Amino acid sequence: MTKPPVTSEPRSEAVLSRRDRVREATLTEIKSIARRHLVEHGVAGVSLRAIAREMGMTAPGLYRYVPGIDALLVAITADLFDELADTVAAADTSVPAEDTELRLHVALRALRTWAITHPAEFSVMFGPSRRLELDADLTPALETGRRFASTFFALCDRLIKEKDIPLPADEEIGPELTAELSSFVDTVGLSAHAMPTGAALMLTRCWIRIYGVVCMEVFQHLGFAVNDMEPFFESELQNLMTGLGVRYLPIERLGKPVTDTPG
Amino acid sequence: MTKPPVTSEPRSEAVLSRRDRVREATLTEIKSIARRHLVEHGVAGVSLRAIAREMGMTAPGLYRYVPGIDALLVAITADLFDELADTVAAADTSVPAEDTELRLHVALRALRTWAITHPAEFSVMFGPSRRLELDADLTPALETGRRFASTFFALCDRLIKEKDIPLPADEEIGPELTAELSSFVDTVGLSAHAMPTGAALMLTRCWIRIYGVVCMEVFQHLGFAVNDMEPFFESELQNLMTGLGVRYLPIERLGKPVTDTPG
DNA sequence: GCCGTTTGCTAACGGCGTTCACTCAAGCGT
DNA sequence: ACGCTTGAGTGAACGCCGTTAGCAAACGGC
Repeated sequence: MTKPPVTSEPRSEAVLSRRDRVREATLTEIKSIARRHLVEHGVAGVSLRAIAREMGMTAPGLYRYVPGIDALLVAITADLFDELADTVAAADTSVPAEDTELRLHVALRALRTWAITHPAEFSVMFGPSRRLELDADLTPALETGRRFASTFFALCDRLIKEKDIPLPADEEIGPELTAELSSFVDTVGLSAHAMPTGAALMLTRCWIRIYGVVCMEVFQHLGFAVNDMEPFFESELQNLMTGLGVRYLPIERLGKPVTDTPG
Repeated sequence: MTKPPVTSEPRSEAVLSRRDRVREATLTEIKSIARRHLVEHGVAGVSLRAIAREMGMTAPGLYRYVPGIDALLVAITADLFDELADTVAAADTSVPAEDTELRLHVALRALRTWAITHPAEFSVMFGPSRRLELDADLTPALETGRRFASTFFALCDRLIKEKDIPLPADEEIGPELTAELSSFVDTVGLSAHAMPTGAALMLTRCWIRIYGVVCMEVFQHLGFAVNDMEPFFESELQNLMTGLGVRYLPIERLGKPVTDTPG
C-alpha cells in the first residue's frame, strides 16, 4: 500500500530496484509532460487525461503515480522552486565569491530573467496561491521554496556582515513589526545567524520590492503601457542598492542581456 | 441579432424599455451570483452551469447574456475595478480635500484594506493575467482598470504640484527608461498634465512597491512565516512617503483598522 | 513455479463549456 | 385585434475534465 509520494527530485540517490527506477522515470515523464502543457496552455491546460493520452495510457493509470491533479501541480511547483534556486545559485557562483555586491546583482538579475522567460511557471509559483481556493497540501512546495529563499538570505547575511549597511535601529521599528519580524526570522531559520531585527526588516523590504517589480512584469500589469520592464527593474535595483549603501553595478551589455539560464 | 454586450455597469442611464430593464437585471444577477461563487470557491469554481442552476435556468440560456465564461470573468473584473476605484475614491474624499498627504495615505490604505478583505477578487484583478493563457478580450477590464489608476494619478499629480518632491533629474534617468516612461505617460493619458519624466518615474516606483506589498500579502507569500502583514505595509508606506519628502502619518488606531469599504 | 504486489485497463459517474435546433411568449406595426 | 418578428429559454448532444471501483495482466521475490 505504498501511497504515491510525489516527492520532488530524489536528492537521496539510494540504490533503487529496477522496478523503482522505471517508476521514477514514469513519474518524471508525467511531470515533464505536465510542465510542457503548463507552459503551452497555462495552468488550466494541465490535465491528467491529456498527459495520459500523450503517454499512451489512460488517466486512471496516472493515479498510481499521483494522488490527483492538485498534488501534481504542487509537485511541479516544488520542482520549479528547485530549478529556480539552482539557476540563481549558478549565477551566484559564476562570479568571484568575495564580490558580494556583484553576486547580489547577478543573483537578482538571474531571478528576474528566469521569471520573465518562464512566465507560466512563475505564475504558478508566485501567483495567487492555491491555498486560497484549494485544500491541497502545499508543504513540498513550501519546503523547496524555503531552499530557494535561503540563497538570498545567505547573500544578505554576508553583505550585512562584511559591509556597514545602514540598518534601522531596533527602537524605531515598532512593536508589531518587531514581533512579525522575529516570527519571520525564526520560521525561516535565520535565528541561527543571529540576524538583527533591522537587518531582517531591510531584507524583507528588499524582497518585497524585487517581488513587486518582477510580478508586475510577469503578470504584465503595465503591459498595456510599457514594452520592456527591464529599465524599471534596473531602476528599482539601483534605488534599492544605493539605499543599502551598496554601489549599483549596471549591466555590461554586449547586445542584449545575456544572463542565461544554465541547465 | 444584438450580440451580448457584457458591458459593465451602465453609467449611461438612458431610458430603457421594459425588456431592456429585465435583461439588465438578469445580467446583474448572473454577475452577482458569479461573484459569490468566485469568493466562495475561487476563480476555478465559477461555472456557467452552476450559475444557471442557481438561477433556475439552464446553462445555454446564459449565452443570451454572456458570450462565454471567459467574457463573464472579464466583465466581473471590470466591475471589480470600478468597485475598487469607488472604494478608494470614497476614502479619498472622506478627508479634507486640501490635505493631499493625508488623502494619499488614506487612499493607499483603502486599497490595501479592500485587497485583503477581497482576496479572491484581488487575485482575479491583479494576479497572473488571463492574457497569458487565454485569448479573451480584456479591453473592458483594462478600461476600468485605467479609471481605477487615475485616482492615484490625480493624487500624485496634486502632490507633485503643491509640494516640492525630490524628483530625479532627466539626465540621470537613462534613455531606455526615459523611453518607457514617456510611453507610459502617453498611454495612460498623463501627458495632458505635462508630467515630467522624473515624476512619472517616482509614480511608477511607488506603484510597484505598493503593488508588491499588497500582492505579497494577498497571495500569502510570507504567510508561512508571518501572521499579519500590516506592519510591513505600514513600514513600506512610511519608507515610501519619507522618500518622497512627505511626512508619514501613522494609523490612528482605536481598536483595529476601521478603513471600511462603503457600498 | 507460485503468490502477492504493482500496474494499467475499462466502465462509469458527475461536472464542465459550448453548439444547435427548437418552442414559446412578449412586443410591435398595422 | 391580428399576425409577424424577435428574443428568451430549453433539451439533446459533443467532447472535454477528475475521480472511483473493479478487474486482468505483468512482475518479482521466494
